Amino acid sequence: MLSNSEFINKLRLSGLRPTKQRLKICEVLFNEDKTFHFTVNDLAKSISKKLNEKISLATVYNTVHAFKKKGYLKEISINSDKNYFDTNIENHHHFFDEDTNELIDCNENDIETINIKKNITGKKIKSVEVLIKVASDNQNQN
Amino acid sequence: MLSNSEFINKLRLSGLRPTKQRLKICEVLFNEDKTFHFTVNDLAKSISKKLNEKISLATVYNTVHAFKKKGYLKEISINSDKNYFDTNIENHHHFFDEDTNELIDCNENDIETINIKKNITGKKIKSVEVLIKVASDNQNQN
DNA sequence: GTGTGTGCAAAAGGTTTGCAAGAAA
DNA sequence: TTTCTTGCAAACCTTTTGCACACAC
Repeated sequence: MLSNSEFINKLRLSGLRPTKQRLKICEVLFNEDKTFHFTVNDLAKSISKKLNEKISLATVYNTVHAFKKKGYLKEISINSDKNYFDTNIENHHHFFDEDTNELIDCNENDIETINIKKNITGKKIKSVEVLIKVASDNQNQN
Repeated sequence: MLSNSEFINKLRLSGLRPTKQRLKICEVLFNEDKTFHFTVNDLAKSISKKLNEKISLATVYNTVHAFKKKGYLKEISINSDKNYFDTNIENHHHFFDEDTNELIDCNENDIETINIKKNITGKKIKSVEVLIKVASDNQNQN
């Protein structure tokens, strides 16, 4: 459980002004026991539900992008129209359950080191992300 | 170079009526030497350019989704607002160049077999996709 | 005070939908 | 003639933008 003043420091240190809205968002994002995935819309709803307070969608977008830029959030890609963010910023991978559309974390240790033999001239590898799609056995593929 | 009648057969076999529009789309998608990536919008433009003929965007969407369902196309996930499709339906991975937004194929052989130690009860692994993000060396991460 | 951040509404994509007309079976 | 497909426009959703006002420093 982090206190407000810790969030204030963190924001200041990264050059973000600790506004009321940003602190609320910190509270919702970074005061959970477990890391989690969300869309910006989810987050906005979650704020108005948990804190009984409304923050403009545009501000939530701004903040989420600012936090991502500072490395406090990760963006996740799945085959979907929706854009997910992850409060888990450790290197890790994902299972995607096609039956339920659920995204499940997968520790780096659950996957053997990935050895990439090819590389792109003049380019450096920034990240390696694995997405493992699963579905129940009897599911047909169509 | 596939002939029209081959496309007609293929479509019929999968239960899709071989309409004029679908055949045009087949021509653009499956008559190239190399496989490639595209967005639905790209494809629509490409059709009107190459074949000098316009197919309604809604129809292109319909067709692309139908082809994907039948396994003739793959959908690719990258951290982006755009939805890419791939005419390469083999198991393979991707490099994503963050400088140019270019998506580059990576053969399965370029990556050592990925061994997943964890699994989800009652679920079967349908696919394992690796996305390797690259950027030029001197690129700053923000 | 100055500059940054917020909120609203409008705009901008990309994608889907409903429905009438057209084509394939 | 029955069913599937197409095309158009409208609807939808998510995300971005412009701008006036408010807040942090």
